[in-house]
Amino acid sequence: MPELPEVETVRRGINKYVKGQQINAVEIHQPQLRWPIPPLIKRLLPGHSIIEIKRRGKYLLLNCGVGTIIIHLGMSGSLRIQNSEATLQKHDHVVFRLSNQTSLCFNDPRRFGCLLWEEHDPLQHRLLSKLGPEPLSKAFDVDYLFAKSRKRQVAIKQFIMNSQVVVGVGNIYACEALFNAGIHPECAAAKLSKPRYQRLVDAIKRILAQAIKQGGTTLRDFITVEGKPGYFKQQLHVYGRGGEACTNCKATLKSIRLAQRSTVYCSHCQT
DNA sequence: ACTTCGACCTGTTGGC
DNA sequence: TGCCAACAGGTCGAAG
Repeated sequence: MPELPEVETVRRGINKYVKGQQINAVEIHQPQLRWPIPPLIKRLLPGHSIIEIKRRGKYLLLNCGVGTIIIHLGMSGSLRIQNSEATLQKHDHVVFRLSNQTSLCFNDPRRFGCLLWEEHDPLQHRLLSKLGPEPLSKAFDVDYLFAKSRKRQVAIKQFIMNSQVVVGVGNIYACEALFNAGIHPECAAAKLSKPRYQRLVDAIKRILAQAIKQGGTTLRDFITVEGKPGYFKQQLHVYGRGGEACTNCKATLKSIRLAQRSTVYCSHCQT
């Protein structure tokens, strides 16, 4: 389901419902996600409250005082708030019963997501400790990205999708940012000049910020925390438009596979 | 240290 | 209509 804007939208969405709520019970219906869900949360969490929800990259961090629930939504995960009386849905793997008569449901058909538990600083967790900077932070700038790219022969698209380089840039926004910056997705990271990296950094920041502002509405099966379809078609210039006309020059957009991911670009505008 | 590739899953779509 | 292959928002970890 998510790229960073969608995860941030989920964070804001559930925050208003669960912040300050006490957890009455935890149900684990399917523990086999990307990593097994630690069973100890069933006895540890009841009686504690969700103090606040933060985000690091595409990870959601639910601070419960005694520790932190770390959630990654993978490709198909979602979080949903519903009345505690309402029936569960297929693939509702974990359900948090809250004190205000609602339930927080973690649903993930493909089970590429995960739900972990960290008693200490979640940022020191092995999955989070090596993450690159947040794309919308000051730390993510042209000097950083240019320096990081030297001697890297990988395609620029793979480079910016690497979470150790920068977090939160998924397949869709990588394609869009490269189009926006006029950079060919297969260009080796080390070969790009500093001015071109400036354009790329600007494009990534602009596109992600705009998507967050619009409520993370890029994805086909994105649903809001209220469980409603949240799909409002947003202007994507290249992703999903292979074979169609470039919005800039009218040339036919090319569709290739790069590192097993569908990649669309304009061979005229992106060099 | 960098790069490639397989693996983890279910659901949807499109061709025949 | 059914069947089957291809593909889908991610990313870790093994192997080269």
